[in-house]
Amino acid sequence: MNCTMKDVARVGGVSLGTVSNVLNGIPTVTEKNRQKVLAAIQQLNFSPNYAARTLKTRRSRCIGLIIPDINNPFYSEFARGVEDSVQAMGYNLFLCNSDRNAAKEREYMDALLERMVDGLILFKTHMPVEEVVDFSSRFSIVLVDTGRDINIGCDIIKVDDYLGVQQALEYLWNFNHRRIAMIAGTKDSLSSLDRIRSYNDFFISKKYSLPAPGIQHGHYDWHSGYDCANIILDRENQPTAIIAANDLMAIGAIKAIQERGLSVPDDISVIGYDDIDIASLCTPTLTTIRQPKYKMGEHSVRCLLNRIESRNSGQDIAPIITTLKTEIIVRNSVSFCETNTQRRSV
Amino acid sequence: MNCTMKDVARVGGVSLGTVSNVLNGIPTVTEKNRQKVLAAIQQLNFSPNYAARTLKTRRSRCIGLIIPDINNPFYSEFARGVEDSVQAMGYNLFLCNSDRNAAKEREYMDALLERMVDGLILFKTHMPVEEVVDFSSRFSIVLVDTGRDINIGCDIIKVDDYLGVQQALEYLWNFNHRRIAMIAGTKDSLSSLDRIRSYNDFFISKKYSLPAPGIQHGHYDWHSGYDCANIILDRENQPTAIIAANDLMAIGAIKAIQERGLSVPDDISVIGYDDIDIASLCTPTLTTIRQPKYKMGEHSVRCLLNRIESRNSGQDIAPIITTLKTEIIVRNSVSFCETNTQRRSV
DNA sequence: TTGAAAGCGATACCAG
DNA sequence: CTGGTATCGCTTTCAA
Repeated sequence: MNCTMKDVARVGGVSLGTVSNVLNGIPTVTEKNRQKVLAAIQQLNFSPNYAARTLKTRRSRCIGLIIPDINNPFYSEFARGVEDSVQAMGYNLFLCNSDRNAAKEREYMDALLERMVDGLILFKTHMPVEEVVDFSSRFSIVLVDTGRDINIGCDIIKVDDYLGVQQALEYLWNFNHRRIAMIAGTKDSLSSLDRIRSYNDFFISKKYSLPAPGIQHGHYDWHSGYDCANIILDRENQPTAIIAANDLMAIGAIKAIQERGLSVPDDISVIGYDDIDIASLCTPTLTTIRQPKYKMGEHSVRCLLNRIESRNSGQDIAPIITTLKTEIIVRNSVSFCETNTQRRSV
Repeated sequence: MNCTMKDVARVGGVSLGTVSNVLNGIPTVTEKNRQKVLAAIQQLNFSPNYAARTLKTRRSRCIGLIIPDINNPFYSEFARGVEDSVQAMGYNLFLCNSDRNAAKEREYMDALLERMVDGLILFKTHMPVEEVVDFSSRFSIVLVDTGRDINIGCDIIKVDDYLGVQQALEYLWNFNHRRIAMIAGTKDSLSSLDRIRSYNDFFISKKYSLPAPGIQHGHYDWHSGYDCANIILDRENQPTAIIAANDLMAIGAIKAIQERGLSVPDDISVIGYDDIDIASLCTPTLTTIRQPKYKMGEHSVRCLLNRIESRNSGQDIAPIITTLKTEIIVRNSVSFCETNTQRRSV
């Protein structure tokens, strides 16, 4: 039960060092002694004390995860990917919700430091760059969707938002949509700016003047999607399609459209972003741009453990920036637009 | 930076013991020495090493949370309640996903034990009772929604499922519904059995023979809600209302109903259970029985920390069983039933 | 190959 | 009230 390696050594009739060697798989132990140790461990139901091990080795086999909010389906799926990978590698995970709040982030970072976590996955940091740099000198950090274009020696993982918006617009374009409005994210976020740039570039590349309904900025919750859609729909020149920066806002937009007695997709098409679970449950089911949330989580862990590994063995590998691809998921919230031209078979 | 209390003692010109006393808020330190220590801490940017403290005190100020799946909105909201409370009390949280799998649960329990967590919140354990008892002798455990009626010295937190179903049925009854079908949970779960008992009791208390469409058992995901609804709708004697064991299955049922060209709530009313975020986003918005998920998380932490406290001070308080209340959230998936009798003003 | 002994960084006791 | 010291359980030299 509550016993130590010393007890194991005594019962097994070997020394403490030998027990340690067996536990750590060091091959210099004779088979006879191995067996003695294993038997003693079994008999005493021994399990090692991580605090002691951590104190000595300065490695805890724990990592920290800081995300804005675990109760947001986007982040919970990411977190699931992280946790599964971490677990598979024999690590454990500290969960921290930052609420997009720099002070809370800091507090967690300090706590994780004191707990000697081996590394940290930081999703959407809100701290000033210098501070992140400062922390990153003290433990390995992987930055996910940094929100700003920082390059500070940390590994960075992001999603190709430029591509995602191109995929959405190309799809709508092929369905004959031209007047396409956008409900974007907050202006301070890098991924949001990427998407807006992509939106503008698209129409330029099609040699088409920018659609009148234009861009509205929301806050990623469904209320703001609802509000933005209402502003857009109040304009004279109504869009035939709306593209939203996340699924929740897309669903809010659908609500706004339906409340006006219009139909999605018959009157107005809507396309979302993220592909959270709700997307296949709402009515109509939502055509959307999938972000590889779970895979992103797995990849973050892989990156982080590599970095920890390399840091431990002294050789510092160069920081890696990974950009993951999006994918369009076709469901029922987009249909052929008959307003602009003659109907075309699809 | 990377310095110890010894360094602080040296720089501050005091002894190690004094530094420790300051850090632990022991009031016997003179103000002059306090200041010296504080200044030294500041100057060195010292932060304590939790591994060492844990090793010595056998307390880590960490707790573990084992839930089936963080990516399920029901559990993620619960987890959010847990994490917020834990954080407020100066603890940190290990997140573990059991996937309703006893072997995984065990593995996590062992890991948490080695990490010397001060306690554990275990949501829906799938291990045999004796095993839980065994573990509970080694650290404080709070059991949430145990799934079986076990009484083993642990604190237990559950939701009054009997009440919840009564609330739903009473509401439907007042809207003139009589033929009410139920999509229940799996048969092995206690809360599921409670709900079925409540369903049966209700009709007995109303002196009404049990409705023909009866009960179907699902698996809590929306596909199984869809399948169960189809089985129910294929029967000769169609229900006028369906009550589901969670919101996801309710939404699946709504899909099945709509695919048959029927309307919710005009033709068939549906009522859910849980009140997850999606409930207010789907079409129609879902009338449902709210479980106080976040509050349950907070309460679990309060219970656990009390128990840890009492265990540390030697006095063992009796295990506490808390039953939280449900609440009906009225939205748009239920309407007055005109089939059975004359229309009645509501 | 194995065993003895020196820490890791804190806490807590006891003497002064 | 303070300072010295043993101790928590493990890893890691270093001799033997």
